[in-house]
Amino acid sequence: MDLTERKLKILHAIVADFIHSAEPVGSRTLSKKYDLGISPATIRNEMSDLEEMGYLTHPHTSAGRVPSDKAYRLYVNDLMGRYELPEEEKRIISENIQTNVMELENTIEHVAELLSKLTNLTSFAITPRQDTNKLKYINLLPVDEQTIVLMIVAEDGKVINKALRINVPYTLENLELLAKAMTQTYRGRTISDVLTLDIIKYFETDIEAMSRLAESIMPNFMKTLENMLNVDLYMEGLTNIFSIPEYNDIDRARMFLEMVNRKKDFTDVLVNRDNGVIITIGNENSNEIMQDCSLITADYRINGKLVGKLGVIGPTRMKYDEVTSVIKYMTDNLSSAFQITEGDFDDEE
Amino acid sequence: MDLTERKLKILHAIVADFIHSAEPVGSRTLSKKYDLGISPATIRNEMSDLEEMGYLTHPHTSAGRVPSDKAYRLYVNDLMGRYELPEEEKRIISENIQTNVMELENTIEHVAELLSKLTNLTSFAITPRQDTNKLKYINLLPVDEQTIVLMIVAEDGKVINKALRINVPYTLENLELLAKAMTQTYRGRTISDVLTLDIIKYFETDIEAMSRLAESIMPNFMKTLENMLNVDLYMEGLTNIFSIPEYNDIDRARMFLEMVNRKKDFTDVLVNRDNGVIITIGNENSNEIMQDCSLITADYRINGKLVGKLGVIGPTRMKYDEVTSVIKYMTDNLSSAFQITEGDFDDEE
DNA sequence: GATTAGCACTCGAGAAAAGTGAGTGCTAAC
DNA sequence: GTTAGCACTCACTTTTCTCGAGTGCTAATC
Repeated sequence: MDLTERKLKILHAIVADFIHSAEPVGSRTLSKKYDLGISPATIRNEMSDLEEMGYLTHPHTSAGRVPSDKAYRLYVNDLMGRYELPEEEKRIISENIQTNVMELENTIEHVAELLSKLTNLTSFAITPRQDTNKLKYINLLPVDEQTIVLMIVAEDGKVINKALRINVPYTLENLELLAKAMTQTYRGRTISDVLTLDIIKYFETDIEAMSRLAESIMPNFMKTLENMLNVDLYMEGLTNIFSIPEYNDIDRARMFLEMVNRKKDFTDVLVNRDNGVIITIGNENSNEIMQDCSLITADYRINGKLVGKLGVIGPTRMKYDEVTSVIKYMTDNLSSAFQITEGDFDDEE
Repeated sequence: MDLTERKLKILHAIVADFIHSAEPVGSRTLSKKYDLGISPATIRNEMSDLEEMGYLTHPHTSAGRVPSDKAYRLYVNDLMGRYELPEEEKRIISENIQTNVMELENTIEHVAELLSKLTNLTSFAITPRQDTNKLKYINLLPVDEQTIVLMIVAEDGKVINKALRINVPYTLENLELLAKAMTQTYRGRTISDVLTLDIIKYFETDIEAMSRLAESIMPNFMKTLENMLNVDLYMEGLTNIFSIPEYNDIDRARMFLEMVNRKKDFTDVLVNRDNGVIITIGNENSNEIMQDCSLITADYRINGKLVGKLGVIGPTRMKYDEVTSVIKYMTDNLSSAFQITEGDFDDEE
């Protein structure tokens, strides 16, 4: 059977209507609301065909039709038009990004928050994997007799610091010496590279005090490096799920919240997505418990270098056109806001 | 009317039973389950008195009795016994704290997570206010032409860093000079103190490049200081709320989640609580939307210096004895794990 | 041959009715 | 003061009924 022009028109109308109303769409409603030029009976016949072809389903005999994931896919690929963001929203987004442009980390949080507000969905942002990020310097700062701060700076400007409790006495001199030695040894190496080294052996020195200090610090250094590899996840608008009719059921709401709160799993899913604007719909998600959700993500870059991903998660019935436009506008804006006038950095990723 | 020994006994039984079952307690159940030596009819009379006195309520005529907040307060103050934690739980807590003792920040997150697991409630941890924390040094690190890292270290070892985008060219030398100057100027002053200064004026120098660099950095410096004043909030076990019968209602669950997700408000409530083990029950909470929740918090200290608070939030029907014991055990353990052998730091609070 | 009007049929949702049972409050006896 | 007895209450559950949106089929129409 073929997807005739008319079938596409009907399907489009059904998807659009259902996205808007969350109610199964019947033939009469359709013929009244949309100017299709055919009677309900004809629509019924076409609907029956569309169902056979897998684009529609039927909650029960006497209910209207509901789009399947396959229909959403068709809608997203071929049917939905380009949605032009209202100027007002564009303004809000640009302003938000501009006023925060000086601090990368905070900007991302703000943008995620804004995204959830504009879409009424749960939004998130992640930082990229740090595997290939290289160490730039390592610093050890005294705080008190038993506490020092370990600080690691990576080439891309990422800084991590940890207050460490150490159980050996130290001198300022030793601390500086050790930091210098560490910087010398690790500068320019990637984090994952450093993690494969037998770090503890590495720092045996003749000076007893130094070697004990190193012994005390190295395990934490490694732990901190491991932490650095983890991507950060910001999530906003969790409770938006409650305003979606599909989730007006305690068990579904619970499942959803438990899913996104399993941060490790959820982050994995996000990290492994391709770059660009990616839409996965319902059963296209490999993760089983996500199969009645759709996920839209996009990456943003500074001078071609991936710095993060931004996205939303919600029911498969989602305003794909609007949401995609918002995300796209945001990531484009982010990318250009952080653009360096003269691009002279090496592409990576 | 007086709270006779018998009334107390009955009230105790009702509270204990209701905490366990979440069902209104009837006179017959009570006389069967607990060896009170009196008949249901007598219990009914006593219950009637207790209701008149404000310790019990009645969802409707033909339902059993439910403890009021006043009853919980009496229970917590006078009736509930000391709950001895099972050795197994003690072991888990100590081990968890011991293995993470080297990194303060992570430890707190772990502990909060453990707390939510052990109590099946929503748990949280906050860091203390930083008003009186003093600056120790300020560092400016180059990353690339348009990015530097601003790093602020406080006397207590708290470190904050921000990657900043600056729009003026800089030299390594200027950066170092500026950092030194800033350190010199601000070292030893409290954060709130520094924030009252007219910082931007402060750094006018003759050298054009320096003054432009300072101009570019100072607003961010102030913003970062402001951020430093904010207490950090970790929350765990949000979805535990779904396994509590009281919240088996989409609207109540929603209200709860929206409340704790309003991080700013929630943090304020926590910050303003007294130190020590504090239990507030239902309407004792000044915050209106918390009035059907109970909140238990405790602080923990290192050498007498407050470093944070730990707590749980849940329905007023809560195992006060168990939860209190767990929190107490955790904060005691935290405090002693971080104890310095020789206490030689000034008390601060 | 495609389209459409007509009509019987389906089935979930919501309202109304009936039944159930835990629990109360009162009274009178112990 | 305590308790047995009993009528009464009222949320909750189950059952029954009604309603209406929607379908699928058939026969008439364009």
